Amino acid sequence: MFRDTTCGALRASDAQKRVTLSGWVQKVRDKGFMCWVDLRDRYGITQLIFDADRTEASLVELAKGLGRETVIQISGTVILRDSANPNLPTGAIEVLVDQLTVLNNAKLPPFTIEDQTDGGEEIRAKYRYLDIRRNPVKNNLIFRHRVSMEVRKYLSDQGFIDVETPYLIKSTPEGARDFVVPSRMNPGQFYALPQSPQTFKQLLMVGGMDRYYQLVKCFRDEDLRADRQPEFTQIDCEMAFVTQEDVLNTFEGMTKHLLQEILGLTYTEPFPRMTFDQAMKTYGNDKPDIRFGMKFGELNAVAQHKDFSVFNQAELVVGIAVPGGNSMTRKDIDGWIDWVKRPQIGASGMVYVRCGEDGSYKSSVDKFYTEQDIAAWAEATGAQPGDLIWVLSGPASKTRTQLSALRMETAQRLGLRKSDEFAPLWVVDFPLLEQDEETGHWHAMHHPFTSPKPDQMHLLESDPGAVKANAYDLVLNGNEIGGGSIRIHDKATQQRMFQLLGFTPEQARAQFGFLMDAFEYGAPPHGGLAFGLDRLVAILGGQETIRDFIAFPKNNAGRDVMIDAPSMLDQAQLDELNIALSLKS
RNA sequence: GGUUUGGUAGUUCAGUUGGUUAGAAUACCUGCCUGUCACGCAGGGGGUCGCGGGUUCGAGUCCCGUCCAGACCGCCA
Repeated sequence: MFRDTTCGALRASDAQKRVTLSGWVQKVRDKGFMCWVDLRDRYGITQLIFDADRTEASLVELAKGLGRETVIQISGTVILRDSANPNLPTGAIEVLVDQLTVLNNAKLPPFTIEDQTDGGEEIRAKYRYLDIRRNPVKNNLIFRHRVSMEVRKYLSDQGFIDVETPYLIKSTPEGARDFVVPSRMNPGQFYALPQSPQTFKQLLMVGGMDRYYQLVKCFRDEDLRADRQPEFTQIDCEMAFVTQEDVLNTFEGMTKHLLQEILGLTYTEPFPRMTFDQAMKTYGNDKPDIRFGMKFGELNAVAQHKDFSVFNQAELVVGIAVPGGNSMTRKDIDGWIDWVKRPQIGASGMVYVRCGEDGSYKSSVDKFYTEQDIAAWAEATGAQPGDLIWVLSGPASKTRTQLSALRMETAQRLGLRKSDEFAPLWVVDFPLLEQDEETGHWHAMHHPFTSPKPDQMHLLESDPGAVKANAYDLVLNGNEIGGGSIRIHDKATQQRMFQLLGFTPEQARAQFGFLMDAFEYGAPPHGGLAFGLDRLVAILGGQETIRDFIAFPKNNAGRDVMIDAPSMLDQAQLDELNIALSLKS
């Protein structure tokens, strides 16, 4: 028997018990006359004591020589400490050891395995299995487990059935790039890994499963970000015989359940809702963070038709009020102006207005505007005395995007994005289609299976850009944590959709014939939603980086630096797969 | 594909205008220490300054190239 209790379990009430523990040596504190060893496992730390008076001399020597991360097993007696440590759950006791076995030696780890480690990102990624021993990473994985379990519990209680869908499927041209897998038995042919189980979950609805869910890996071969991995986990759900309202209510319920069970936060009010158009107009963003205000104020009516030609020529003049921003120095303001002029943001300049505590206004464009003019800007942006107003101008869509980035960065630096505050928001009525600026081609904003609003079907061919979809996103603190739609469930509409997206009937048939066939055999109206589990867990955990909640994540270039993947195949493997490489270098 | 920041001891970093033998903290090793728990004290070992080339009397420092890593833009139905 390796152990009869864990390193996090023992309390003062266990005094005088005989115990056996196994774990890792966290630290040895050799005080000469006695020596303490912190023994660590997943459950906590227990202090072991080796005492010149009470412990066999050879055992004391053995303990003093233990290196960090050595795996040991000990037996001994639980005793009360002379000086307790209130910072440790097991701080009232220690174990007076009489048997010690080294189960496995350990090399010196490349970084210290402590909550405040000395190791940087890179070295910790390479030795991820050591990083996982640290509390911050370990606790994140346990936190993720709790969220997963609550999701399964809620959905199962609501009648959702967990069905597994295949990972080796067919590549399709829509959406992100596919990861592909060569087929040995079918030379020259490739499977694709699913970007989502979209068509399968719809076929499960045709199959009469009624309510389906799956915590499923999805794969997209696109560049990474702090909140984006090439393989990620979705909480994938689909329901038959539902309206958009039914879907929203079901998953609002799930989100409230998670906030309650995981964070102890009770939300009784319905989540606020906003249309896509409202979100873009008010926040310049389809996933606004509504933990703070700073709403857009459109200033065309009050800022144009004066002598300032930059504004007069702009399609949109728009501003936001920065709470307390008037305390910024000129140097601070110049720093912000440089910030929006960086290529990543791309503004050509920025106008500012200082709102004095006495109700006065001082702007960078004072020679073009009177104080009364400026007062109207303050009115439009909701600026209060002591605030600062930022104003950007230019093409409408681009300018909104820029001001949105500025809004988020400003709020971040002002500490308005509090990690312990949670502001959910439904964004609804997304446009069905988006137009590619260069090619002029239409592509699906959500995916090609999304249903147009029934009353707008007649606009599909004449004014495709105006058609709204029964599509919705759940936004939490400025992050899209879930998205879905009511799907098309009849063949004719699906065919029209493919035609709109530029598919020939033959292409549509070859790519999605199975789905349109299925629609001819009694497909129920259906819809669903998918949450990004990694992102959801990170946000509930109050953090930005999803990597910290994935046991073995990929780095910025899509590499696993621990196992060193991806890697070359040897020639025999390539031959077997009928693959010839043509590398440029 | 682009913008940007970085790469110096096991690790995290400093290193001034190009100028003596490249430093600090921490980790590690040795010794001491009668209640430690970020223990303390004394001593010690530890460096291809990412790699290649160039400028120079002289390069960690300047220039060019390259590799690696982070953040961001494009991209992500």
